[in-house]
Amino acid sequence: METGSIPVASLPGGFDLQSTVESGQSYLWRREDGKMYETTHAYGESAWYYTVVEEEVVRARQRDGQIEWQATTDAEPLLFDLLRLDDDLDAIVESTPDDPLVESAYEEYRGMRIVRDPFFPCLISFICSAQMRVGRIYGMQTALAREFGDEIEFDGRIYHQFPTPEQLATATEDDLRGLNLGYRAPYVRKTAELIASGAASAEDVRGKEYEDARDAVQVFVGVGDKVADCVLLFSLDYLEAVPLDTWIQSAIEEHYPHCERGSYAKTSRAIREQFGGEYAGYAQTYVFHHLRS
DNA sequence: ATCCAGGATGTAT
DNA sequence: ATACATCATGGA
Repeated sequence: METGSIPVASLPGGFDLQSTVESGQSYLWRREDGKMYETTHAYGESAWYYTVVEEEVVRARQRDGQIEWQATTDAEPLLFDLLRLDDDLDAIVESTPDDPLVESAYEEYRGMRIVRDPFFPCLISFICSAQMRVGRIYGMQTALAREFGDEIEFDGRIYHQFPTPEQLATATEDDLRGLNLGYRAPYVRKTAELIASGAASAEDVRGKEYEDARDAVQVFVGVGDKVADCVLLFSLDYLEAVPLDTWIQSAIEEHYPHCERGSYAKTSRAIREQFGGEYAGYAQTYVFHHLRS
């Protein structure tokens, strides 16, 4: 086993592992002790988390201004990638127009970063997120990995990879309903098939201008405007994407009523501008976490 | 029991 | 383009 540490306290804007992986952006990280959402912030600060990516288990915890990690290979470049440790968080916060809500959210969770999830798992988890509570979305992804993903052994324990598109495409709708995916079951199956067959891929999206990209993600089944924005923001580097979920909608009603324009596309443009444009998704994610906590 | 959760789809207008 | 019913599941 390889180990290492990353001095994150000195990064611009700092870093907060717990907020980053437990704020409902990524459903691909778990706490090693299984106590997600059950303990205080103070305890979660030094808890071990893990994710399974690129056929590898990566563990990480935050202690004394460092990210300590354990993996089978050098995981530092991977962690920089997954946790966006290269983002200049100070500059991003600076670029956001001051308003009381955004400011208090940034203050409370400063150090939280947007994640860069692998595309397919991100896509599937947000297809599953429709009309679901955050806590249950984690459970659905855990069940998918347990039932359809390959096993990996690490440090004497068995972990499960997220299933490949091919593996999920072989699942029947009834299989998936059996995991309590409900009406999302056919969406997940059809989307997995689209990718497994080569009919569509992330490469059809990358490089497109933001709103074109948002349309492009919607070729996948079970993906509308909101889920498309989540995938753009949490996987495909579109930091201007602002997912308009129920929490942000109510924030618009209460705090930014002038941004309500009657349609997703128009309201999206208005709130994106309200949140400073280029990094509006950062403000959105802080506000979401702030309101939900 | 009724309502709601990080909404999307199919159909009718 | 927009309006509406429908879709599973479980926790409050």
